[in-house]
Amino acid sequence: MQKPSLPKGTRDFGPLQMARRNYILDAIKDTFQLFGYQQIETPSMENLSTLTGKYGDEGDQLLFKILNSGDFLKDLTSEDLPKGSATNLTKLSEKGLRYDLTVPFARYVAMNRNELSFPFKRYQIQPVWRADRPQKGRYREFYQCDADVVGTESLLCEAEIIWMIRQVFAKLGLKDYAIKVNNRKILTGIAEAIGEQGKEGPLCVAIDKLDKIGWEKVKEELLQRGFEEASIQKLLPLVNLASGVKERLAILTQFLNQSSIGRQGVKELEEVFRFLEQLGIQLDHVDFDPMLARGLSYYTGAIFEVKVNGVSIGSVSGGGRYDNLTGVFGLPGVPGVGFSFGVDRMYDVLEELNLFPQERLAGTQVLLAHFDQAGLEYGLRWLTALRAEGVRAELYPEVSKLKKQLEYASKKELPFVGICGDEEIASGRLMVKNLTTGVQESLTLPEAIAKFKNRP
RNA sequence: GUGAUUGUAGCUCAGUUGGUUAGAGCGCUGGUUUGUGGAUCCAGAGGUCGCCGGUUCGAGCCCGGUCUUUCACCCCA
Repeated sequence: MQKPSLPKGTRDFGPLQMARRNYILDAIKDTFQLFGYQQIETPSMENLSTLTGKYGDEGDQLLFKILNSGDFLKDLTSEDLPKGSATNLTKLSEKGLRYDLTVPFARYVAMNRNELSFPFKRYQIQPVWRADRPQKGRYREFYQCDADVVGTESLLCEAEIIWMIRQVFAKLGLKDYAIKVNNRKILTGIAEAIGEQGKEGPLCVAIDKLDKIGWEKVKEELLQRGFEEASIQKLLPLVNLASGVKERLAILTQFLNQSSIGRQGVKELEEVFRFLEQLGIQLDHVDFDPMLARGLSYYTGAIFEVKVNGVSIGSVSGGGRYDNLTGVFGLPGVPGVGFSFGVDRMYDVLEELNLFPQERLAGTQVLLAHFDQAGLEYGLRWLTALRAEGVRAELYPEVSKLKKQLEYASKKELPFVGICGDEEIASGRLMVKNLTTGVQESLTLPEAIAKFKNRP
């Protein structure tokens, strides 16, 4: 006998969890489709050459690699062994589990360039795997819900992303959240404006901790990272920013007046907000955060990140614009913008905020109970009749005490039990018991159907 | 990858300075004259104390390793 267990960082989803996950996924899917995105799927595993080198050194380490089939050591010589795993990896493993949905999508676009018509809008909801250390809101297997549009530089896409996020959150009843928005060009501009050109990477890593550790500590870290005292002082106007999107844009326009790329970033953001205004989208929940930085390696324009306030979970959604999605796969000049919802984290958030609807699971509406073989056979006729009408019905599959059958229905929180006994066989009716009220009545087939259809 | 932390019945947890047959609540199974569930009562089943090794006359308890849980850092959804 073996004690069952799960690999680190993975989970089972029971019926209740699946119902709740589907509740979230449906809200996301409906929105994606409403906005004209088409669903695709890609394989769980990709060639390792597709995956490596796309996520930086740390990302490569987090890739789950798949050992070659057959004798995976056959290409290894005794001289290879001391060289370590990094050098020998290509001989042992040619495939890996997907790490995100963006790179497989890029591969897909490059491979199907001739069949796709651009701009191409796709969504994709699939699990991804990371060999990370699990902790709160972090799993080794989790789902991403990506929506990307490639082949256009229109900033309408950015505006629509904000719109979609607002729509999904509204559907899920999430009210206290912030969509943080920034533009990579603004970050570049800020680094330029303080005289530390090209160092926006370390700048953001440090500034990002402002809320957590305070300005003094951030200053220390910036000094450590080789920033000039004078440059750091120039940042001060950005530390205690006025709130309000328009106010901040005005400040940044001022701050970046020496940086053409920075001004470009501000201009792009302004256009996104103009679109939103024309679309009649409110700007509450939208925060312009000039220090927001994410995945600097490939974002080139807009950057998004969504956080729900008052919960202990990290960001639940994020994304941005990239100039050249498919360049590494031999298809240059395909710009795009996309974002992703983290369902697993949204689940944790909704659970923490108690926002899941209390509705009964969409399970069986009526259980047909009986006392003996004759009742069971009578139940078979009702089963076909009810199911033909679209009533979710089940027949207790073996002869047993009524008590047991009622307990079964009770535990599954079914609304009705239909009892098939001798009296019912004689009258051709069904004794329908409402399990919530305990009331029961003898009904004909049309009466019963009407009753069951009344309930979800 | 670094540093902590957790593991005892299906679940939530007790278990004294190392000392006989490891406990509770909930849940589960069965019963209370067989056509009626949730409540009460009665009875019962269920544990190689995560796993491997060590110390000891003796280990759930001490030591080492390993796996797992949770958390912080890094990074990220």
